[in-house]
Amino acid sequence: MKIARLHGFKDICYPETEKLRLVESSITDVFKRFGFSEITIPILELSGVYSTGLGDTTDIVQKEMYTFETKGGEWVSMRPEGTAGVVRAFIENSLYRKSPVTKLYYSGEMFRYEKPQEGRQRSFNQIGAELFGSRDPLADSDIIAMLWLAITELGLSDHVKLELNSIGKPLERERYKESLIEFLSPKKDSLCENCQNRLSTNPLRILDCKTGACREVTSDIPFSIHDHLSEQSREHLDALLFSLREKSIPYRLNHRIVRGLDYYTDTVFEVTTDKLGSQNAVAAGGRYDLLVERMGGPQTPAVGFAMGVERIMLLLEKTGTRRNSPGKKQIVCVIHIGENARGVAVKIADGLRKKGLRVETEYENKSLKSQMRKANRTGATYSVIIGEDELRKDLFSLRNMKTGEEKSFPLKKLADLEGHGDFRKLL
RNA sequence: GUGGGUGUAGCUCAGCCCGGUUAGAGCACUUGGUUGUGGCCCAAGAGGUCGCCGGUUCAAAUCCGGUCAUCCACCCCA
Repeated sequence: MKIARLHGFKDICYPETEKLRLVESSITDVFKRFGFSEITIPILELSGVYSTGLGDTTDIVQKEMYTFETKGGEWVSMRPEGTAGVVRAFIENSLYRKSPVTKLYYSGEMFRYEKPQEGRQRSFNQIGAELFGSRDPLADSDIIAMLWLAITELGLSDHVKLELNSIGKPLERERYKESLIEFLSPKKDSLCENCQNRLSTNPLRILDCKTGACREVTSDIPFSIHDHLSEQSREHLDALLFSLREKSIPYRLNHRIVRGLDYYTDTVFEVTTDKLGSQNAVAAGGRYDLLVERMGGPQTPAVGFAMGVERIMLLLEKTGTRRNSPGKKQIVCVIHIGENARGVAVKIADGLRKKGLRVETEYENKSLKSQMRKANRTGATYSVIIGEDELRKDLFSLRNMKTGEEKSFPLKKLADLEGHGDFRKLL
């Protein structure tokens, strides 16, 4: 039996883990400023959480979930997205009783059984935010502003665009679907094979089709979803757009946007890029006023979104956007020459670490030259050198790796050091 | 689920079409280049079941079949 990682799964090793954490904290830092607090929820839920949450006709539920039966005979699924679980937790912990508005964010791994390709793995990280308890357009506006600020602080605002739309309430959408079918059916033959099927399964998606032929047909449609919106939905959209303009958020209204999940009502939006091949969405979300009730909670309006962490990292890489890493931590190398010095070096390293410094040492009895090379490679700013000479006189040599200056000091001086700044005073 | 590409050293790849000496390069790694000093340079060294299985052949990294993995596109989505 071969021991290997599952198809579509990834290990993340050192420099990337650092970047991942940096991206995460950059994003969640913005969320906190908007008053969102973290919630963690299980990776595994009863399958019903997702089938009633996302809608059991959606692709995600129908063919992309990792679903299996437990020993106890329950059907469970690994989470394919965050919202349904958060809503379940929101209801189950009666968070709606604690304050009229609840603002939550989450971050973690999601699982979907899809064929992997660029920007799409079977397990991937999402950071998302959900705002419960307000149906005011200003809530939509706030959450979009938060998403946009997170994107901006990542340095990506020039590489993505924000598109939004209103898809109204289910009834309005049904009527729109009907008109679409009515309009498109006579022209069925000019649609691509896929869209001919969609005509009966999911006509809204035809608007999203990228093939030229379909685009041509759909561009002739003399009406849009907006013509089918209720007055209430239209006012909601107008107020949202007004607020976004007030905040100078560069949105584009795109009536072709439809989302793959059933739970959206009125506002939907996507942050997309043209730099990641066909996996072009880096973040997406919308309003879902009916979901909480559908999952057994009290009537509660809500808006939220999720960001794809790996896609954001890919985009950062492709666009050469550097996140300014928060001041590289200073490194000290403790170098030893000779068998006797080794033990002393280890003790010194230990002492310095207790003072909060990052310290590297060599375990083996290696040459000074090789230890210096290593110090250089690890990017040490200072080296502490303990050799036979130093040992004899109770000294240590301190070398500034940048300037090459080197001086000796009494060993007990190390005990008085308070952090890295004190090295700088010495040399 | 459907189509196409690619699997050779830790990494990036050359060699394959036109089978034939010990399978290569760059980067990285180790050790040296006078006694205890890094970055540059130089030298040496280590490191490979040529994805796997089978076939053709005197001979296969190279040709053929299968298989697995991976990437890309469709689809779907973050």
